[in-house]
Amino acid sequence: MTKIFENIDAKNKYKLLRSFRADTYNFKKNTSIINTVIDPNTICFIIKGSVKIIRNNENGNANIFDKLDDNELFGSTLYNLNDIDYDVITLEDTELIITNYNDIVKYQGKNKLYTVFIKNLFMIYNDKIKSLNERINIISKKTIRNKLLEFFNLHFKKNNSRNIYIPFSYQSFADYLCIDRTAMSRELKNLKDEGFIKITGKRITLLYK
Amino acid sequence: MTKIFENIDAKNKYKLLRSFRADTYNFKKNTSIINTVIDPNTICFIIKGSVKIIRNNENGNANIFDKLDDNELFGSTLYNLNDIDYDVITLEDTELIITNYNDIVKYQGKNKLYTVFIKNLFMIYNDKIKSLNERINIISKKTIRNKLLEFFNLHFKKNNSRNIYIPFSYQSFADYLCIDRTAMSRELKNLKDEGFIKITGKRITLLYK
DNA sequence: ATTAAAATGTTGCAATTGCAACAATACAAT
DNA sequence: ATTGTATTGTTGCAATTGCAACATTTTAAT
Repeated sequence: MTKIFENIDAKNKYKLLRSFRADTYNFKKNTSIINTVIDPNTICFIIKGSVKIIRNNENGNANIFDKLDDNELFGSTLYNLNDIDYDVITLEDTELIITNYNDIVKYQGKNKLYTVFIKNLFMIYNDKIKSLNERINIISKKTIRNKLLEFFNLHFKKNNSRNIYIPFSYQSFADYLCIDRTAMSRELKNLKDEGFIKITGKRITLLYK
Repeated sequence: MTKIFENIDAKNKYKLLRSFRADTYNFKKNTSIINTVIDPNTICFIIKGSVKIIRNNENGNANIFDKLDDNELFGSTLYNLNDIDYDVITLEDTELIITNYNDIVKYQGKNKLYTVFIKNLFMIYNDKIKSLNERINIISKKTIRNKLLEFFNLHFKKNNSRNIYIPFSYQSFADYLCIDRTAMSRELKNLKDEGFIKITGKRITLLYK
């Protein structure tokens, strides 16, 4: 995945960010910052620390949707934060630089540095669109088994590995696939009993093909 | 929805496109152009004419996924064209200008015109991400009824209208919702019989709330 | 080490769904 | 107007699923 400051050194990073009329914010650990970042034109760069994007699913459970570290960026649109049941919480003391599209695009000191930055930003958008399309391809399958197999196949194609580590919890995984956790659990057991996969905690090993 | 040449007049449009080291292509009506546009870095601007993006669903039916007119743009990533069962077909004699990210981003004549163009491009990406998130929100609902109601509610919020015109066919609509067409038909009938909606051909009228 | 809390696993059951097979209707071409 | 084709509607049925209720295991806290 492209990082926003890829090929940009620290000195230039701050030079760029300063020029965008951006503001610096500091938050303590475990603070909800959704209200600061919800504006649809906002883009937030994580300078120090990390945040998690969580979502309350229909059962009312707060599930981790994503975890973002320093040098990563997020925005309302990228993570659908306008949706009522999302929240953004700092995982540690965190420093953000917050700006918006207009200020980034209007930046006048056009140079190599800026070009690299804009290119990285496009690539991040591209990656996001790709991953959303990917998820749609998975959840568009009609049965739980086919959703799982589509997920496995995609993982295999991308990582060339038969070992899949479930990030976060099985509940979050089920939410990603838009299915009931216990029904997924049942189907994983079926796949295991039929010899297609092996399950060791949060590692699933593909035994087929 | 943002158009790529919004706030850019025709003269400047061509000036911009020429400067991106872009090539012009002409296609006859009803030509498959997927092979010309499939490269993931490609961006295609429709100068004249129109194209449809189609997708062969699991039943083997080719469904219209989207229809794009002149002054619109598309690209492999934006429409997931790498996926094996997509195709792009011209609906009339069509002229395209095809370029790629690198050439757009590296463009050196930085000026107001270019700024507007880049801003429009970002907005289109933003719109795309929004609409993908929207679709995921809809298809993540667990029952056909809830998918339909979520779609209706979103439509109502966005258009402030109780009349919904189904674009393309009911089959395409079912594909968008990732459900079986006949099961959807049954559920629409239920909603009708229970007095929630009225159906007149491809117009659905919301009677609730 | 003990206890509490959170996460994961299991299972019966009713509701929902996909699928197949077919009927009815709308649309297009001559 | 007639014929053929594509789209939409209907329905029975078996398979799948969500849900609830509960058991077991893992993790975290003291």
